[in-house]
Amino acid sequence: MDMLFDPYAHLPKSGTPGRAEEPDPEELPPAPEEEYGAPEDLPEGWLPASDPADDARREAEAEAAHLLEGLNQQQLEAVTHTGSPLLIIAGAGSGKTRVLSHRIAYLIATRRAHHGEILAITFTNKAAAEMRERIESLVGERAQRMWISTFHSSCVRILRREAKSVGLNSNFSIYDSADSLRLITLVHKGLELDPKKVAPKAIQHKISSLKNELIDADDFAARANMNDPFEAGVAEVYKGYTQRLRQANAMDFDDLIAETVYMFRAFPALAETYRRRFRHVLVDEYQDTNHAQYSLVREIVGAGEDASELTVVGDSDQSIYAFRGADLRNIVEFEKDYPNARTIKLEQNYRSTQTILSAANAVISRNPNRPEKRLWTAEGSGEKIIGYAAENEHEEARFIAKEIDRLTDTGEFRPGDVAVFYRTNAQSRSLEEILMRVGLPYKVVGGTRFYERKEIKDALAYLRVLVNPDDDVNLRRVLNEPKRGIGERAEGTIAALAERERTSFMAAMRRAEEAPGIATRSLNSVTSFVKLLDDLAAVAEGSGAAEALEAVLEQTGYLAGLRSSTDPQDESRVENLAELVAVVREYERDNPEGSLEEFLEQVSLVADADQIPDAPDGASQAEVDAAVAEARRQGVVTLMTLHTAKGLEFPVVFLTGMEHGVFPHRRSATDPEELAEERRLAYVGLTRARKRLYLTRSEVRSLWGQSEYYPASQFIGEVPAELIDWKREGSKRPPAVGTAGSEGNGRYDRLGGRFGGSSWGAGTSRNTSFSSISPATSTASASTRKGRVQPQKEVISVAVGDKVNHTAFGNGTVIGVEGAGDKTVAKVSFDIGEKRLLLRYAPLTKVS
DNA sequence: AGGTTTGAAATTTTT
DNA sequence: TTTCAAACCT
Repeated sequence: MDMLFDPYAHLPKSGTPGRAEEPDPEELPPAPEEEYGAPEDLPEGWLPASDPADDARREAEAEAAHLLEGLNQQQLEAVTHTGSPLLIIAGAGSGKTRVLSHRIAYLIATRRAHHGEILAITFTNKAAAEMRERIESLVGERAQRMWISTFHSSCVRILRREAKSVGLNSNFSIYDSADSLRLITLVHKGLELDPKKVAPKAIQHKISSLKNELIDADDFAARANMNDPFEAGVAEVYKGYTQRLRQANAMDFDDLIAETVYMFRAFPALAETYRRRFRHVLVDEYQDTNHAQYSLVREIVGAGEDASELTVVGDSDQSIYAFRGADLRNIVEFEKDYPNARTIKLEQNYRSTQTILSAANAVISRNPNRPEKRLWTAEGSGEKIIGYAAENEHEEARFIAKEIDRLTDTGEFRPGDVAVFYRTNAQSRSLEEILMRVGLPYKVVGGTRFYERKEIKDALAYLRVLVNPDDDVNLRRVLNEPKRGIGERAEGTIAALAERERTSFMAAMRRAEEAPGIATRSLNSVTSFVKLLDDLAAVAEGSGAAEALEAVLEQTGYLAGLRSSTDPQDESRVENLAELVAVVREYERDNPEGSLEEFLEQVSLVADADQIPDAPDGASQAEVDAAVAEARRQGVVTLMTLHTAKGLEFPVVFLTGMEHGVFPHRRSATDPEELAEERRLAYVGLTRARKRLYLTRSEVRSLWGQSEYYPASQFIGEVPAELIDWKREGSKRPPAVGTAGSEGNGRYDRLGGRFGGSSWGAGTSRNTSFSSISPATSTASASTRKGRVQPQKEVISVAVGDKVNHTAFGNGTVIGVEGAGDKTVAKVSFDIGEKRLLLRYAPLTKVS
């Protein structure tokens, strides 16, 4: 077993370390007073019988009974079941979250579990937060102290906690997939592999799947087919990558799970400790678990007499993440894995009309090897589904806009009740163009995320290096950012030195003069860079996270570089960095004891909109949620991909681009497994609708500058014809199966394409999500926006003609002022030329 | 070292 | 069409 940090190297090969074998009860994870609350907090019912205790018991029973009110028969059974593993098959809209949170509350209310004995695992931070909120409304503030978290944060918590006893370094960095790709590319280059045959991206994907399968680098090297250049390449890169991660004291997302499993397997006593701690384990979205996560659950729950009680909830029909390792077998074979398991199906739907459910049932029933399940509702059949086959994507969008108008004119629906789904992000464009033209307020959810922006990643990279100087990836990321004269060549000589001396890159930089072939000029740059980092580290040591960040931005010249740039994108970069500073300040305000390390951990694990004041560009699950809530409040139409729609619901839903080759996607159309997943995606889309459902397609669509004919999606044909009312049928009856380009002449000249365009090209850069709200709402949101982003320094007021001093550009004269408040931009003439400066951020002082 | 041009590739997404 | 990185030029 090749563990990342080889934490057991110092131990004798046989046996487990004493620490883990005989865990000090005082150190049982987690510390009792922290998690269980002080003894006097215990409910009175714990005390031996006495009059008040009887009262308390009666009260508890009443409370428990209260938790069962309003549940249907299956829900009731799912909440109260006890004594064996439980699988809850929860169809779309069947009240899954309700059942899960009531089950947990019921466990506590009936005294079968103390709140500290429960571990609830979800996939997203959003789901965890939602669950915690629901439980809090049922059991009160105790919910705040419970372990309700994602797989990843549970694992980080465990790893950091056990780090010492297991020989790990507890300040490890967490690499996101961009970081990991960087490192893989680095290793890849060092190995001189043909990038045509073995692309770093493909390798990354493969390594990720391997880790999800708990196959480490050595395992894979032993089993890989070395005659296959790809497999051989992967095997080599995997080894190098693992080594480099260890050197950098870093873990990628997949490691967090896998290493926890390895740790539990290496130290059964440790697993035992957690098993005794968590008597009840509940896992949400079980159909999305991969093998590593499955194994983790097995380790924590255990088997036999002392096994914890396991509850898993899921719906195999809503599994749409096989492409990132989800293994349907985990849920399908649950009863095999846990022979005495009980299975409860929740089939009553509380969301949609029967028409919508019948359509969804009909489509999903085409999937082979599917456990039978049929959603039904006690409500009526509702309106028919409306179908529309447009000539091209612009006509499709126009139809949608017209329908939204019609629905909202009658007052029956508001724009905020409407959602438009599509298969790929690229499809949002034509929709946006039309919505903008007709003046319907809308909001796009998804796209580039705040924490994936270059400038944000750069700033965070600096901070990570200050915390963990061995973090080679982040160090090399900012090595020459902004340009400081350490180019590829110099980097190479230092990397070689580090390699030779088996030290970190940072250590090698400190003795750069020993690097063979390094240019004097580069050496000077390196020396001053090291000095810079040392100075910054001193700042970080002695002050809070926000101060450290500001020091980084100023002293590295990063901000100065952006400010002096002529690229209009750099202007919004400065603003994004200002947002980041605001995020850190908010973090400090909410966590007065929080360190820079803790902030960084939160950021890498929780790309959470709650942290981002008015996320300019939301997209993580939490951001999605925030964006959706905002959209509803503002009453704007929501646009998103089918994937992000999972877990949400809307009164009116448009499923667009129902074309073969688009949806199902052409890359998934041939493989039966992938087609089945596309069909589940369709099922997810259909079941988001509460009252009205539209299926639209376009006969001709231009993608990547070329127009092509697309036949109808087979999924349309799978909906019983009598459920659909076609407002416009295609030139042909939609065939059940077809091939893109199989009829018509295939190519058309570009049609239309001269809509809008204006708002896209120049200026606004690519704040695709939030800021692509149509003008009307974006103004509104700009006004709601302020108040959260507080300028730190007071925004100095300047007027044309004022003399000012800038730390980097020296003295200058104000020659223009634009904007207002914290968006004020001053045009200043310096010796070196004219600059536009954001007053809120520029290091400007007035000179009299 | 660093800027510019050219060419190939381009689901879906969380942590 | 857009994006991104490698090759190319100064």
